[in-house]
Amino acid sequence: MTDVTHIPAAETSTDSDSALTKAFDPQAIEPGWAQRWRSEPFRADATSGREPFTIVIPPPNVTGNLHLGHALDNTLIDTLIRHRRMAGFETLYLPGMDHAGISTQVVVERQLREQGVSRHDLGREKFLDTVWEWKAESGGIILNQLARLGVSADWTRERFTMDEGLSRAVRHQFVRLYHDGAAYRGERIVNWDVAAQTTLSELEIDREVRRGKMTTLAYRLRDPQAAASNGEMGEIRIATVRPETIFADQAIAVHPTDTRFAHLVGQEARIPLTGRYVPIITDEAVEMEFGVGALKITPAHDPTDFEIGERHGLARPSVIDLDGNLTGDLVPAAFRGMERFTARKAVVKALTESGDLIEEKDHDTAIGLSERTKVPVEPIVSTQWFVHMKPFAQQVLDGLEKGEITLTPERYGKVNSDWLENIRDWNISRQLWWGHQIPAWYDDQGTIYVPSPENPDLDCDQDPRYAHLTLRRDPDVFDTWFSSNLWPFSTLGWPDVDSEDFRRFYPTQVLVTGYDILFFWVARMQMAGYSLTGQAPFQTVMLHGLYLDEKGQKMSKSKGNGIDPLELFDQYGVDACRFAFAFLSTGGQDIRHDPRRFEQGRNFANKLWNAARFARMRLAEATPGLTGTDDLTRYVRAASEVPVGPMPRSRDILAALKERDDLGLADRWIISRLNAVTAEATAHLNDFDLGAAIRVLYAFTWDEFCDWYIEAAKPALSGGNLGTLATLKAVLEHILKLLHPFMPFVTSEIYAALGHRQQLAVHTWPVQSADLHDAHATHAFDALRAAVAAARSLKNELGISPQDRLNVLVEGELASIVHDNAPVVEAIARVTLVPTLEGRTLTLVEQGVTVRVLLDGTVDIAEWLGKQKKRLAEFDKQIRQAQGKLGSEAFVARAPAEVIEEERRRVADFGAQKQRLEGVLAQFG
RNA sequence: GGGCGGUUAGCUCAGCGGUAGAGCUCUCGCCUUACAAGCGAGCUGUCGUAGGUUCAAAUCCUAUACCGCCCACCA
Repeated sequence: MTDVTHIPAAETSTDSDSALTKAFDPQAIEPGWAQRWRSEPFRADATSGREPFTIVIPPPNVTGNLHLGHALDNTLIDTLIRHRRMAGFETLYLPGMDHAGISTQVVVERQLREQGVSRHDLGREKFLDTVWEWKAESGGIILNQLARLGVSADWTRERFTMDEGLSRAVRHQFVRLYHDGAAYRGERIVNWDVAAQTTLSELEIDREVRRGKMTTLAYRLRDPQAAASNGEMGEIRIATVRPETIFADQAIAVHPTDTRFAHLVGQEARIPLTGRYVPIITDEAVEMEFGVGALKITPAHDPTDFEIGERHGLARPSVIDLDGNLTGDLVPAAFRGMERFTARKAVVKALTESGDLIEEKDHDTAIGLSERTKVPVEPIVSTQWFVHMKPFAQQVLDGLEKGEITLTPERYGKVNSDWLENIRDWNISRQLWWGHQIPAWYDDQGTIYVPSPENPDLDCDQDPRYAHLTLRRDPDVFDTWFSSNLWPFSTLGWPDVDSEDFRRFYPTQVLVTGYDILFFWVARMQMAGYSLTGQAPFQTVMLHGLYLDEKGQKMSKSKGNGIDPLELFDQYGVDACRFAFAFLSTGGQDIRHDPRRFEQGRNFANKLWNAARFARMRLAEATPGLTGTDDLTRYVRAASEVPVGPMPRSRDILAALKERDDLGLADRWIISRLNAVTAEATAHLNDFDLGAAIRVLYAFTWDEFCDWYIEAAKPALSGGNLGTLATLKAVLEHILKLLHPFMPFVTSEIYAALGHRQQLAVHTWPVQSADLHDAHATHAFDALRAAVAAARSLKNELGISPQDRLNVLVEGELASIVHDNAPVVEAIARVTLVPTLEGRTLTLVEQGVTVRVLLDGTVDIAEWLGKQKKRLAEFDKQIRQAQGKLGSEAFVARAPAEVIEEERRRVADFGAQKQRLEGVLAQFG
């Protein structure tokens, strides 16, 4: 099953007969592999019969450059995909891009402006041609940058939200929503981006608290006999932060139970600076405690006022135009045409002069900014297309309830459902040109025509049924997210539900993205998925945190604190970066940039590279006359007694090795450890915990394989032990497989350099096997390690140069193991094991072994003695603690048996060590 | 106003019910023939604070402080 025949074989990027360079140079090997994975992509085979595993890319903006968020997304996706591919799934990593309505239009308009041209000069059609030209030339850089990351995407399935199929999907969606009554056109208060000249959805607005002024104004009553409760005769006071909008006021509102104003309700008051009177009304929405307890109602310029206005049947005249200037007959001539913020100051000045301004004080107010243009959003009343989301949200909520979609980390499940529960209608029309033009037509009477469900692809102005009418198409386009919410299935062929890809690869398995677009994208895909395809679009949502700068701040263009992943690639190599991303992504926590993690990754790649270099040298030495890679492979297969066949599995190789009689303790130990680590890493990968997986693999590879196994294997290798040589190679290759999803470049390169023709990416993921567990080897090698560490420590204590030999006596319960492996211990500790030592000794007591060296005159015994006495006290403490627990009836009665057993073992272990240490100290009286 | 996350070694972070860990930093010694992007030996923590649950708490619960984030129609 790993013989993935649909992946074309190609020459590896390295001539495997050439020596590996001493230091790993990522730049030398990465471009070759990246190029190969781009030009010979990992094509998903819809007919393979293997279980599918699909992840669609969060489509980056076509205008975009790779930033750390993308790098993180795609590293995690590719790691999962590479693992699942090796594990035998039919994997599909579907790449593509989003047309990104506003962003793209803004980019192209800016370029045109440099040439002194506006989009209106060109007209819609020509402008769109220009955008497509721009896309052909400059768009999609990001996909090449992504390829550099080494992603194993299926580039033959690349999609774009405005390509033909996806555009068709968008149209079908709209037609269906319209005829189901979910999509409707209505006059509502919407968010207007004055700079971009388009409406925005709630989500496209960032709230920012800004220091502003709250002004208290006096509105004169028509009936001068009436009085406000505060004693002011003939007026009612209101508070506002937008005095420039008073000209559009339609009422003054107080709370129905507010006794202070009860006698004024029903009266009329005059808007300052005008001669216009508005009624005083009551509404539940008024907060009695806030401000002065009364507010002006301006339905056209405030969402709350709009709702109050609807309840009371108020008119909603506007005094602000689409450019944000004061306009209309209601505005006194002096302010007409003024920009809204300039007008605010002018109005305040006029109110002060007229004596209607009672008070002006500082007030923090949350204002809405367009997330694109950063300009304060203007609420305006406008006729737009909306989608009634509630029923769709309910479908998702039911699905979440049933566990059809799992979020990881789990806590986002609640965030997800809370948002869905409070969902509001979605304004889907945008006053842009770049995007999917809304397939709705209007006749002269304003009647709406939308293509029929039977034939959604037929434009209404081409529909014979309407031939007698003059139809005009809606000029607006859809919100970009109205197409990206279809992404998991529009990319797979929907609305053709019979298409092979859709049937085979939908629903997808995992969605990987940052939690910051949970509402924008994830929740909307859920709703679209359930409503249009009848099922959840993905099983698992894996959310990662935000990538922050070194100070822990969000990266943003305005702050200029962005970090360019491409520079990180140059500086550390892509593998190192991927290592860092995986290492840093734990539990959906935000990630603070830390160059040290990238250095760690670079060092690790180098470490692996050099371990491989060592193995390769030893393999070459052991097989004189070996020239070609085939010879090498054949040799090692023979050495490990595995029948030559297509791609032997790691487990089989290790199992065969284990049967050999020429393995040493270290060989048996590393095989057992490798087996355990394989199980751990695999479990973490299956749980989507990539951080945990890479940590386990890093620690094992560096600390156990490189620092202990390779060192311990050296004597046997020098002695020509073929079992050890085969173990070295098998374990290394096994490690390469485990690390491949995380660091595909260096592992592929090494694997090729070891003589393999078939690239590593298509090999089988190693599985753990109970047969490979060797408790005895683990126990024994631990004793050996303790002895070596103690011997080294003593040499250090004596100030003996590491190269110089030293006579060492090993005693203790496990001393025989050390003696049985004397050559190994002597080699890696650089000591000579002796049966006896005459005279006083410097000694270290460890678990299972006591290590002694002869004391010479140069050592400060007092210091050493002090340390040993501390240790003795520590042993005592440990023994006392353990005995204390064992002496407690509650503990013995309630703790699990293995915990009790562990405490017994501790008493015995520390007891033995204490006894040995006391013996040692006895020689000093 | 509601919700969520964080607080663990000098720094950045894992661990999240059974003897406190990593990388970097720091100290000492090493160019030991895979690797100085390295090797060996060390030093470093009342796991924010206060209660509670438990045989056992960094880990669970309840408060609380401080940082950060998200949501929200107090003009």
